Amino acid sequence: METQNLKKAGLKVTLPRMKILQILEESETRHLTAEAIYRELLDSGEEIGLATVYRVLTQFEAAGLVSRLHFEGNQAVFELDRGGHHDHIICNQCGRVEEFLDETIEQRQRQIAKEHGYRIKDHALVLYGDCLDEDCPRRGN
Amino acid sequence: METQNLKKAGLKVTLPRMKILQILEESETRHLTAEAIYRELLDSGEEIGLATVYRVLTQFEAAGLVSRLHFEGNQAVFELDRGGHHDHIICNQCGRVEEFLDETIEQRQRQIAKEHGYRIKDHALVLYGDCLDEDCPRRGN
DNA sequence: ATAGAAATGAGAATCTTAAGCATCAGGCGG
DNA sequence: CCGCCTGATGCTTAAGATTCTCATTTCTAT
Ligand SMILES: [Mn+2]
Ligand SMILES: [Mn+2]
Ligand SMILES: [Zn+2]
Ligand SMILES: [Zn+2]
Repeated sequence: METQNLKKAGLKVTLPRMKILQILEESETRHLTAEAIYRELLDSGEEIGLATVYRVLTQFEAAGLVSRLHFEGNQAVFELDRGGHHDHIICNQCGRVEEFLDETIEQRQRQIAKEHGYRIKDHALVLYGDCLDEDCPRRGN
Repeated sequence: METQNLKKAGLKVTLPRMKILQILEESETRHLTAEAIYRELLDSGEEIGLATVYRVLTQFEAAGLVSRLHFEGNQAVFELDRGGHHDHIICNQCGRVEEFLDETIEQRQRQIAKEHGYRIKDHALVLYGDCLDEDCPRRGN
């Protein structure tokens, strides 16, 4: 449960932290903005301030519990860190997010970094396109 | 010269536009924030407002003259569009930016998008690491 | 239960970028 | 080459996202 993850991360167990962690765990899309989390808290009747949401998310990030992603658009997106690294595909129309991991790409990245004289630490790869989901507003195109 | 590129892009030839285009063309790093461009203008004695810099850059982007990049950090980065697509490696320490294009990665991206049922339109790939340049503040590590 | 330390909430502050509006200046007809 | 007209600029103010400040509340360890 949330309590354990928080303690494990060396964070004091508080109601806001529990609720936020819970929302991240139970989210359908798994990729949420601070605002979206804040709204969910309000909807579920919790009186938690937006500043706290941002603060807690930043702490979670520092503790390695969540990752902060920068897709196009102005707001950062947060997702629970479930262990493995992955990259993202996003639908320009409906915002659907898919995750993938391609070992060929990962490998090429390391190679390229080496060739350019960099000790690679991290990377961000995001593919943008139109999905073909039936619920997508501009399906087919 | 700048005049031609502006006319070609259907933009009226004005002093701010010429200067900004010139700065982008002559920049050593080739990847500049709006602020950086603004400072260069000030340094060269031009009385051009920051709002104009942002406005012009947005127009340049719409005209396909420049690309707006979103690296980590809060400010957008602009670079002259010199034709070919490429991705970036950035040094976490000194901010040095290198460009690369890897056909294997490009291909895998298209393939992945297809497999996930997306019609890919664009992508952003940025590698972050420490460079081994002698001028890099944390060389070697 | 109590005290001390850490966390929260509300609002102000910051940072980046985008308006709004009065003034100015390229581009074209004369 | 001159003057108009429309679009461009500058300055100021606004907007959106995130962080900071500080008084108050809540954990956690006695
Ligand atoms: Mn993800
Ligand atoms: Mn570039
Ligand atoms: Zn879609
Ligand atoms: Zn470096």
